Amino acid sequence: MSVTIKDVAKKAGVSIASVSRVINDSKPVSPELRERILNVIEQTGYKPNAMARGLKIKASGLIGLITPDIENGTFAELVKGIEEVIEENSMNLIVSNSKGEVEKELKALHIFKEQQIDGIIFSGVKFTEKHKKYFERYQVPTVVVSQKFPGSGLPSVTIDNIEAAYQAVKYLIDKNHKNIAVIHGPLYDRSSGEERLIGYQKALKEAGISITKEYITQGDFTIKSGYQAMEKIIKNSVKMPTAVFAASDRMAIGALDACLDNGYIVPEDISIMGFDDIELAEIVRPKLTTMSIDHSRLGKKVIEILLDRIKNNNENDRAYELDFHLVERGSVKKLN
Amino acid sequence: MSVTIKDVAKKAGVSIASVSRVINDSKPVSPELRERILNVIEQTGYKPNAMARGLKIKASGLIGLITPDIENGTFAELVKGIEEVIEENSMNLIVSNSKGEVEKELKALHIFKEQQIDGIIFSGVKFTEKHKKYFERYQVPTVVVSQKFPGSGLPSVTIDNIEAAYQAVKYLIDKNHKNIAVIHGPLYDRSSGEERLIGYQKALKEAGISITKEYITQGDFTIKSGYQAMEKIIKNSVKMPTAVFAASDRMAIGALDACLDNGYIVPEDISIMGFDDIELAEIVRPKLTTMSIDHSRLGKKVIEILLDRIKNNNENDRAYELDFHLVERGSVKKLN
DNA sequence: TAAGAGTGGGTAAACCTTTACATTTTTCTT
DNA sequence: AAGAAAAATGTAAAGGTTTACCCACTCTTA
Repeated sequence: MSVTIKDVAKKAGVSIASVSRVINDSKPVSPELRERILNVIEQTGYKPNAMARGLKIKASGLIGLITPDIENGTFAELVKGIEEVIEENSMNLIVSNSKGEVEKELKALHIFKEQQIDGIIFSGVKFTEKHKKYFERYQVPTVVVSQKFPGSGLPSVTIDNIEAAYQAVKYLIDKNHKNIAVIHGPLYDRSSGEERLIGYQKALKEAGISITKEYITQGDFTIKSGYQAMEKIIKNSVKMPTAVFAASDRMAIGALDACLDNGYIVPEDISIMGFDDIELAEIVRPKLTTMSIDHSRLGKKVIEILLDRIKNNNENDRAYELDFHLVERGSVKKLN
Repeated sequence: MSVTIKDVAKKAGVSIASVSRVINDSKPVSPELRERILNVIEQTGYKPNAMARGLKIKASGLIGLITPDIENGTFAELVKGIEEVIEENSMNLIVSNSKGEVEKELKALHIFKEQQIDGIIFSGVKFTEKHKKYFERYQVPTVVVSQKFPGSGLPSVTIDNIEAAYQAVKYLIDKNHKNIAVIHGPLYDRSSGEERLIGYQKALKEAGISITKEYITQGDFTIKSGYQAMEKIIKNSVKMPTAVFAASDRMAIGALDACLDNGYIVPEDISIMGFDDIELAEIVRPKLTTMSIDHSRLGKKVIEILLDRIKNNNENDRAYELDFHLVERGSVKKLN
């Protein structure tokens, strides 16, 4: 059996209140008592029971994170940023991998509620009626990351996806590319997938380049899907594009792979532009030119906003946007 | 304020005991009552408070995972395997990233204790006296993964690192390589890092190849460390090795990178052999020949043993070993 | 038809804390 | 040195569950 506050109190010859006080530094306790108690704690290895504590103070010290893809390379960075802050506040992170399935997401959310999670960091692909109902009903402090869900009333931290994609494609255009394909993500309303496609279209339109249907393909942010999309482009294009903009580095890498496998040399035959700047971007050859996002900073910002909401009850539905920048490596070539 | 079991009971005109019974299916309840209660639950959105429940039944439904490196590519796979099983048992996973720092590990362990974690999956780099004391004192069900800690009394699931490394290097020798360098991991007693180095030495010895000191370098399993180690090999070797065995794919990829940057072509000038078979292994060019470990299965096995221990109180300090196999891709060339 | 078995449902204690409030001890005033 | 104010400590209730135990029925069975 675990040792409880009662055991400590008895052994130290004090009341449980005093023990609680020295544990939490919640009220002054005389030096002698404090020392006596501390000794007993040390000696017995007593650890306060977080469930009992949580039950009483109505806080669990748990933060829940829902992510659609634990292995997408941006996740580790995101968590890093979150963890740093969370740790300073001696809280804990619960991770749930939804794989983009709404049902899994919802299930995780409900378990979170049961576990009395203090706050939620939500990274989903779409926002359904069920989500809406959940957040309205339970009012758990939540902040959305990577994605905005306008109308959800939830604060978010993202980057300006339209602008970032626009700049990426504009960069290709400035390098004299005119036949630019795109591998975009899932197109839910106002999702990052959709927004990045909009940025692509905007850049083309501004440059007076007409849209070529076969140049537009869809993936789901994974390497594999990038590979398949690229193969589709190669197969279906009447005229091979000279550049392709992938809405994620992983898809870009998949596309790169497909090009290589099909005998196209990058960037000589075709230029590839990524998005995210994951660690891998520097490892593949050629190294990936990409739109760089600091996911660790994203995580940090997210958790800061969340904690502000939890601790200071700061209601807030702002959409925070972090900046981004293009990093030139070797996968894009200037045409003349 | 959240709705409690009391509210539900009152609204349904029954006792809280009955509500508890239908929630947990712990005792038969008449169909009429059951339906009435279910309705109220549905209608009010009642969720049982896991802390109160946990306090009473002395179980939190939480599993804690400690990993030294959340972004090492094997982690995501491991978690995948764990999650699947954990979910079926409607438990939850708490993740803590120790970065290989013992202090962080211990801190996480203590927080786990406070949170009344039901079980621990532990992936550390070394096992100190403090670890020992912790596990002896608190007796939290724990299983070690990727690594054995003999003498800890903890069950583990790993692969036979010595044998796997031996086979990897033997493979190189069979390809007529004689000058084989190694990039090994941190050398704590009986760590996977050490064992893989032992396997390397064993293979050389068996083939009657003498050890070349400059060929032996150390990394910490990261890409960067692999890069640096390879640079050291290149700089210090009187005679360039014809092959290098890296004790992790990430280090292998770093080494590959270094070779490329220094004008060596892989595998023409130098062969590289990895270990782990992470997703990346198929992405880099040349694709990595490596010793493949199914980390997802590793995770599954680990959690199964842990749950068996938790639920059936099955004491157990066995060292489980999963198998592995070599996968040939393009980074190793046969010499003649 | 009366006693016993079986079933559905309720009451209240227990799990381990925190904290408002009550009580005791110490310190300060005059 | 007495009395008041301040500080330290203790007592007990509350937080939301689960469950042992008890009670009141309904069915059997002889």
